[in-house]
Amino acid sequence: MTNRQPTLDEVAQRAGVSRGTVSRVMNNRQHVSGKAREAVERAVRELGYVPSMAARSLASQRRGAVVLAISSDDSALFSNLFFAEVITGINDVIEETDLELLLVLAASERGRNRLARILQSRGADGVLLLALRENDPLAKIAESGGVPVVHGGRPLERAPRHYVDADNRGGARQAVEHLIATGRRAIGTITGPLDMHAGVNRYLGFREAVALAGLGDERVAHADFSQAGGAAAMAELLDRHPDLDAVFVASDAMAVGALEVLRGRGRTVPGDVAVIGFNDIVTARHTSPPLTTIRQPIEALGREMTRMLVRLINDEKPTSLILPTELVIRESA
Amino acid sequence: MTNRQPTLDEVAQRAGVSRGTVSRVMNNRQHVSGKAREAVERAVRELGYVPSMAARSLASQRRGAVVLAISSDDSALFSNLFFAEVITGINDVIEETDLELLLVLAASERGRNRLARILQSRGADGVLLLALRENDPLAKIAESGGVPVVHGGRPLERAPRHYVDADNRGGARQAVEHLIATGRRAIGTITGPLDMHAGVNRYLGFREAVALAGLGDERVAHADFSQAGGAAAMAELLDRHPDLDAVFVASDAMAVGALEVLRGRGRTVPGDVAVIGFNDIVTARHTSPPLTTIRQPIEALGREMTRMLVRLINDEKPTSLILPTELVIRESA
DNA sequence: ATGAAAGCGCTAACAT
DNA sequence: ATGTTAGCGCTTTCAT
Repeated sequence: MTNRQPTLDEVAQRAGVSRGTVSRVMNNRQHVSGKAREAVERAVRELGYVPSMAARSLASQRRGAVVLAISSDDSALFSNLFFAEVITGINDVIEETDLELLLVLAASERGRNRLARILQSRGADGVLLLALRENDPLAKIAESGGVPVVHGGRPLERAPRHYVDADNRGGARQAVEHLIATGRRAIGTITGPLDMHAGVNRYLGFREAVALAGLGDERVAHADFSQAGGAAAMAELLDRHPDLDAVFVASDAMAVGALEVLRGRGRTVPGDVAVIGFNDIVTARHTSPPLTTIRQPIEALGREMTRMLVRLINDEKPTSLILPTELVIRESA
Repeated sequence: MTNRQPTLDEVAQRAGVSRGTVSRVMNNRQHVSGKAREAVERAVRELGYVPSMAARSLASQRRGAVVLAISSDDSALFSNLFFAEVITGINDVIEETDLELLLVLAASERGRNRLARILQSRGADGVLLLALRENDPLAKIAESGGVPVVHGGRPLERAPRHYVDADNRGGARQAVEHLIATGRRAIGTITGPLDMHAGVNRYLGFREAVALAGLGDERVAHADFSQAGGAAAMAELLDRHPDLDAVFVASDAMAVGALEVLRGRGRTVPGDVAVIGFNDIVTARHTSPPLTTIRQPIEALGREMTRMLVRLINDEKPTSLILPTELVIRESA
């Protein structure tokens, strides 16, 4: 059980070659003859040799690991399937590359310090950051680690150097175009917070689409992505624009609130008012009626973030990415 | 930026002591005089010294990390807030102990091999396993790593050596007792699969509670924890026992299906039939009526699993744990 | 209580 | 193409 693992030297001896050669084989280097390579591979197999990560990273000065840092109390991120999906995507790429994935929940001061320490101790070759809010201190900490950083989603102000994001604007446009295509004309929107990138861009997408169709863009209420906020905004919208026949709601959570208000006011959905959300949270399937919404390519987001990070670690120069969204038609629009 | 980190030797020099002493201080060892300790601590602070994990693990033969391995395609685990909560609990303890957390999705053959390699290369000091299904190959792989393993939840057959589980049986009993306390007498149950530990034990809890109250336990239908299964079982139950005035459903997903059938058959909830679920998934808040259910202490589960693992790593002999559940009263019962 | 010295198992630079 | 030689930065005996 606790049989000491064989070392590289033992493999070298068994294969009848030098340690240098074994090392070269283990790292797929060139300058190794076919027979030498074979001999080593056999020895490795026979001995069940697995290189020691610790020794390897000490000697090579790289860790063979990346860290995924999360400001976790952000429940929008953590709930739903978001996290599961993004992790799945990340894992796909991690598996291909033989890196390890370190998970750090860095919501608290303490967690942030941990991240800082890990980076300072060269505990990781790169950092993956998810859906940071405005001025999240994590960004600076990650940046100061001296290793590449890739953001999933982007803060409003300055776009990070390397990010992957969903096409919020395009998704919003897509949603409104669907509304238009199904005959709606008095289209309103409930926006998210306009100090968030997603909030702003979904609003811009709405405006773009109505403008393109020659419709008015005056039916607007602002909220905060929450269900309660969505309900309040829906009430406001209905009061100010009784003619409303469709509403693009910038998050599913808000849409749930909107649906409640609509029902309370005796408006049928989608009969009187069509409703379309954004995110495709699980709940969207279970509202009544089931919510038509815009789905983000979350697994792809994880995958592309990680690919980008791997490229950066290998000193390539990848470019930031925006991933397309998808319209999921259910019954509310 | 890429200023080389100071080494232990530099700290020693600056503090005017030997490397041995610095090492002892860094690891909170005794046999260090007050002044020596202080001098070292000052030097550490001034130099911003952070020990190299790689060197440390190479020299000490331990990794300073534990791995959380997941058979991820199990969506029951990954959806809801389960994952978020259990991770939060794990992270709490990890933070206290200065371990690192490695995440390995080991659903595929490839993922499993990765786990095996990590363990063989002494890449982790312990393994956390979550909610494995029957005969999951992960159990053996983890076991063969030569490091301690802690299970969250337990397989039906042989209980693992070290596990933390929720009190499925007690939770079920609690649910049924609530039904009884609110005046129900013709109580049925929709069980989960009886080849799963949770399935069996929730059923046992039901039987215990009705027996204790002198009620019959004949109103039973079996399903598979899924929404569709729950719907079918509800229909069956209603057909066979029209007198039913309450039902304990062994999972919220099934309860959602049951609620639909009840509505379809014109039975009001909780008027005609009270319904109580198990798990407290997010959706439970949004069914109509909102679902009364049994909540598992998921964050505590993560916390206790990790505590147990840490103890095992330190060669202590912790005992397995069963954590109490909580009744969440909403409107369906 | 502290210092000195010998590795931990690998990679990388330099020879050959 | 392969062998040789230093380390990588720490922990850990063993002395003292």
